[in-house]
Amino acid sequence: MASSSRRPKTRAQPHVAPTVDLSAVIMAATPDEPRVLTVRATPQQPDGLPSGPLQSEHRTLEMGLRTWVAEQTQLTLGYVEQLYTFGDRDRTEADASGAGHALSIAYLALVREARPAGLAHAAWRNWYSYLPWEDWREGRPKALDVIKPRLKVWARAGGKPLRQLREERIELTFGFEAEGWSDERVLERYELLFEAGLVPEALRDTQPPVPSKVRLAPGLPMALDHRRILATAIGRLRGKIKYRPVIFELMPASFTLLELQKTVEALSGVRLHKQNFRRLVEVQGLVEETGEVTTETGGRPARLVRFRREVLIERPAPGVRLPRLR
Amino acid sequence: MASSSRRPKTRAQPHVAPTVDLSAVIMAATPDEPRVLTVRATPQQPDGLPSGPLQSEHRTLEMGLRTWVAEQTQLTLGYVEQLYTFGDRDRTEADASGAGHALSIAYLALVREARPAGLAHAAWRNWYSYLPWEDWREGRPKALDVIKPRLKVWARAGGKPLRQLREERIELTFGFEAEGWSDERVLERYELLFEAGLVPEALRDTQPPVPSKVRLAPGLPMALDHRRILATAIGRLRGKIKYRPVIFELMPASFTLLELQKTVEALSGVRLHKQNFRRLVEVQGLVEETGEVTTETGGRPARLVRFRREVLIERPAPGVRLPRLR
DNA sequence: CATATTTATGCTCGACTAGAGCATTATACG
DNA sequence: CGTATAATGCTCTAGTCGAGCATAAATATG
Repeated sequence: MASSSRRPKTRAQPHVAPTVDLSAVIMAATPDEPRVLTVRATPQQPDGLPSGPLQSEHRTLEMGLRTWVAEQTQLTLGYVEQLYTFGDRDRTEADASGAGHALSIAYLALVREARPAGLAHAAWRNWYSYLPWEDWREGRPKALDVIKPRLKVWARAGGKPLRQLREERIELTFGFEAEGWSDERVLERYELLFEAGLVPEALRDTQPPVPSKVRLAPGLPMALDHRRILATAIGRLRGKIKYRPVIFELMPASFTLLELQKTVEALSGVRLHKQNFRRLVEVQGLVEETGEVTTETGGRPARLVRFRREVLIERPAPGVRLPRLR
Repeated sequence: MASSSRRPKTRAQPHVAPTVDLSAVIMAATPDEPRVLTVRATPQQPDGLPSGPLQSEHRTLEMGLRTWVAEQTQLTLGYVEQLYTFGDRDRTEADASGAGHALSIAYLALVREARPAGLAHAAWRNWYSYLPWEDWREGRPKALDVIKPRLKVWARAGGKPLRQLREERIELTFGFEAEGWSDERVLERYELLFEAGLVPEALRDTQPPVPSKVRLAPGLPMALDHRRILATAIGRLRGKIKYRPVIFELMPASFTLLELQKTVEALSGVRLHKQNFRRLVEVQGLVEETGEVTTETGGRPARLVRFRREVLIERPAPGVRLPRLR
């Protein structure tokens, strides 16, 4: 934006140029595991997301991202969508000094190949190693047994009005009592834990340094604010699979209905009713027969199906709906 | 992002610092008109959105935005949400030169006061003066009579495969044939018109300069890529009112159910079934009685209601659902 | 003042959707 | 051949959604 007269003042004020990074949450999935591609500088450092500075030879932001990812991970991205721009001046240790802003424009990318990312410093990780409370496939995650009492303590720490606000927010995001679990509120949950000081990222710059590890929520930390970005991406993807057939960006060319269901379950973190899931997929016309079957599944052979690209034109909002959890 | 070892190369490459602007789509609404706050440098220039450069004294992006808006429009923003970051190097005339990137981080803000924005250079405008094809409240907008044949011509201009792709995309976004109108695809429609060369913004830098005005779609242009940003904001808001009670950010403290309905219609651009709308609002518990009635509506006096803030805690996804249009 | 007009509001009916579970079929394996 | 494991077909029920009829309570009008 190079215009002028609309802003009479401050044009000439001290203005440290911000640095702009492009970062990518690259996701893949098997029927069992939702994965994210992480990179690590040294074995001691926490995992991070592939990222790199925006450069003037990048024609578009998205192309800059693709360039960086190709260089760092040898991956050619398919589906890419912008997530959010993070840029609070105090978002990292280094920037609290008051230098310029460090912006990070985060993208969500979906890929099919889940091969072990040949490079030594890059690896596919299960989402839930970073956010273990998000996986309800085996029932209520145990991480919540730790989180719940600590959130209660945090809520009680304030005065009455603050306390009630906090309790309502806890109920709204984690649904411990009546509410029930809402699979999409991933970011809200992470931010609540952050504010409550239950993730190490929140304590990095505090004085005195890091209290005992016992007080933290389970789950691996990530570099900078990358765990927040990951939470943003998971929430977005969980929402999106319900009204757009993005799930197929993660599936192989042909698959069984159970594989599709398991993959959806892995992403959304909840279990689904098998027959109803099939009915939904069939009536929506999301898939078509390949004519082949596979016996590798155990019991009765399963038909192999493929995604029907035509639904993109036929239906305004095809996607895989999910049930509520209580 | 100030990390290091994850990106071995290109750290020292030519790297013109990008400029970062914060821009705001500030919306208000009456039961009849959805409005956006625009600013104009000179009477000759097209309308633009309030915006200003990110500065190092801004602690967070959102606070920077609020500061700029307060300065340019005297408004104190309430609800604010980040929309998208625009930043293709060729997004404006000035930047095509290959200087640095001009990023624009766009925000959506909702305000109640729709007073005439005291300042001479700022004004509230009806959304649909910029995007007239988005208003279906009085039936199919006439703008489409112009747009449809021109899009057909554009589709036919390519070879067979390209042509089919274009026709499918037209159908998907505008739903001329079977599909029907989808109120949320505002951005997709604008971008299609842009690609088809039907909006003047698309022709600004072309050689030879601007062909006859007769070839364009109706609707006022805006500065830079601001009409694209507006389209993004409208699409986002139309989606959001369906699952979050953001509509109340635009309503006065108390209102009648018909006023609420009319406002939703103004935003979504479609007409709703009165009795069903009321049923929905009632069963969702979105409002409560104030005890007062108003006779200003014409016929039988209407109850005045107010928003019930409690629903934010009670219901996971309250919002105003809309019907399909065929 | 009676009547038309306008808006608010209550209620019902039918089509469709979603959640749950029973029943049957087709393989592999011992 | 019986059993385990999936895949698949089908039904029942409650709830939601779209549409429209009917009634109530004001104002406008002749």
